[in-house]
Amino acid sequence: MAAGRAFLRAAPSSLAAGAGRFAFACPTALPLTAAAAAATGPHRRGRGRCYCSASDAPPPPPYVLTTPLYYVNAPPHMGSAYTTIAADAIARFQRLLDKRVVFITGTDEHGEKIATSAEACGRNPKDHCDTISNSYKMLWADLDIEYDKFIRTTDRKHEAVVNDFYSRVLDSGDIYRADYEGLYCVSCEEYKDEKELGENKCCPVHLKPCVPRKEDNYFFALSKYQHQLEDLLTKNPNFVRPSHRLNEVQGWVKSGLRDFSISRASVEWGIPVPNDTKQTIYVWFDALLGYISALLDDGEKASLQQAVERGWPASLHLIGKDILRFHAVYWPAMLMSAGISVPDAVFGHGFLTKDGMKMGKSLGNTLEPKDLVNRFGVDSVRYFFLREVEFGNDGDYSEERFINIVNAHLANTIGNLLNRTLGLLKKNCKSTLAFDSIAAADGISLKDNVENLVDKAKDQFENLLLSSACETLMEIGNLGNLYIDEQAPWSCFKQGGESAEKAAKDLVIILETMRIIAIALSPITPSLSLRIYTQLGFTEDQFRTLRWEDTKWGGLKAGQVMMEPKPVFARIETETDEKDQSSSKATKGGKKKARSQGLVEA
RNA sequence: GGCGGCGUAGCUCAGCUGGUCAGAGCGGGGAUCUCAUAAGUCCCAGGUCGGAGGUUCGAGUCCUCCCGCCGCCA
Repeated sequence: MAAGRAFLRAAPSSLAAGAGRFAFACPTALPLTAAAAAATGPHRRGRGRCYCSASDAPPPPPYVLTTPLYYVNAPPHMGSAYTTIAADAIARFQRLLDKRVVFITGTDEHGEKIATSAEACGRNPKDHCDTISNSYKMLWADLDIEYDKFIRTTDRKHEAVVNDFYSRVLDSGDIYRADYEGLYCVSCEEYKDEKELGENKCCPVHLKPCVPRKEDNYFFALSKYQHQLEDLLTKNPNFVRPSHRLNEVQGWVKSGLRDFSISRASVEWGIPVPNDTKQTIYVWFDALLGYISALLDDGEKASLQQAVERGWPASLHLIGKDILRFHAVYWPAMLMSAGISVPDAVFGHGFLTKDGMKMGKSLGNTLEPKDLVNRFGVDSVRYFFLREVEFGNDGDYSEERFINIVNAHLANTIGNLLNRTLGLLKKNCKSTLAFDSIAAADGISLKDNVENLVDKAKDQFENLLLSSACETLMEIGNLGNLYIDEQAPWSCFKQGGESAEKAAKDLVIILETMRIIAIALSPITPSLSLRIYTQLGFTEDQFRTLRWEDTKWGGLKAGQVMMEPKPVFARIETETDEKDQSSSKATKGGKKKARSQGLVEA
């Protein structure tokens, strides 16, 4: 039996997004309002709906979205950051649709490897886990991740759920004990097939020799679920996404399934197997259950049944492609055995490379998400990866491309459009809107075009086409720039009279367009969207209660006073840019040589 | 070795069931407005759509073979 903890943790080099044992994420606070980040979790929402029970109709099922529970053998890397950013964007979009969202992330903290590294640091495992787990939470805060639940596999409630689950599967007759002997990779924490090993029986992942090990373990009878799994995949082809990964999964199932080991006799740092405290439960029957135990509220009775009633099944498990097998094969079979609904879908995204190379510590070319945020700002990081990496495929990061894209889209198209318009409004209208946006846009085709594009973006968001959604929203920005150029309000104001009145209307039209972009883009760039909204004269509270339906044309009313025009997104400058500027006339880009600039505050 | 998939402008890629499909974004070159974050707008890429055959009135778009990548499995 191979596959085990190692998988979740493996994900060696390249930014295996989501790698690690499973990777899960942590909480965060909206950078926007640090204060809000409460102990419970980052997601702070504006006032809003109340799903009180009392009344008639039962509340609609929540939209439960998960990232993997990240393995705490190492601090978060770009891969886990990518998974979590994408999940956050999806969660934010669903909230805009007024869905009750439960965005789950967390950390997977058991296993031999954790105990060993803790010992190496002279600390007990729990302290070690606390530190690493917290580093995830810190990063999520930096990345504007607003999760609802952060589950740690060392949480008491989680252990209770794991025990209940184990008992159910045992009652189903799907757990048996057997001897297992084979070559074991300590780093992966799993047995390996000799066939997959390299020279000197080295593990292909860690390149370290595997050692012979024999122990009796408990096994899960995965093989019994072959037909049910085939059925699931056939009847619900959307269970695995993107679609090309479905073929892979179907192949795995059709080629036959082997039972897998769910316990370890030699590992102490873990949840004891019920009725056999000499063994601990191995990752699959531990960490995967975090998706369910996370649903429990703090302080409430911790049981599997209770947790399931809190909103299971999950609507979407977002993971890196490296752990697809465990989520699309093992996990549903386990749930079937326990008599629990399977999730609606599993989405396996691709890996990230840097300058075309796999990333890895050994190569010394890792991308540190925290560094990126410090240098370029959170909106840039979120936007770049969600826009430039077709969701589901592998993607590449290069600093030059990052700067080009972010500058062209967020600074030149979006930021500058707002800034130039507010500048004109200030100079000619005392920063005050003279018309309602609906009246101003009467008979203007731009309004219809914007509405159509917003609908298109919504559709793309719903289908997890995040990159396409970004592209569509940028089209709106392009239309705005084109419109203002064609109307040339700066000239009309100089003419005065009716021309000036028309110009005043045009500014309202552009600003309303900006308002709509801000809302629709908020799942991707929440901080930037807030800055835009604030400049349009709204409060943060107003921003927080926005729904997708607020993208409907007409939000800006006559009399609304705009803030002082100030760039909402600073271009990322490079050394070359500066030389160009100081010398003769500058060209558009110039070769960049990295170097960032301070962020713009709201 | 078996089974996906891929190979389209410098880069990243769209192109569903064959006939404006030769495109977009970024970069690059040129022009232009001047309100703006030296931003905006407009024009420009003559790319044999990996190669060779074939089907068809007509093929990036279907078939065969070859070359080169990548994934899963063995």
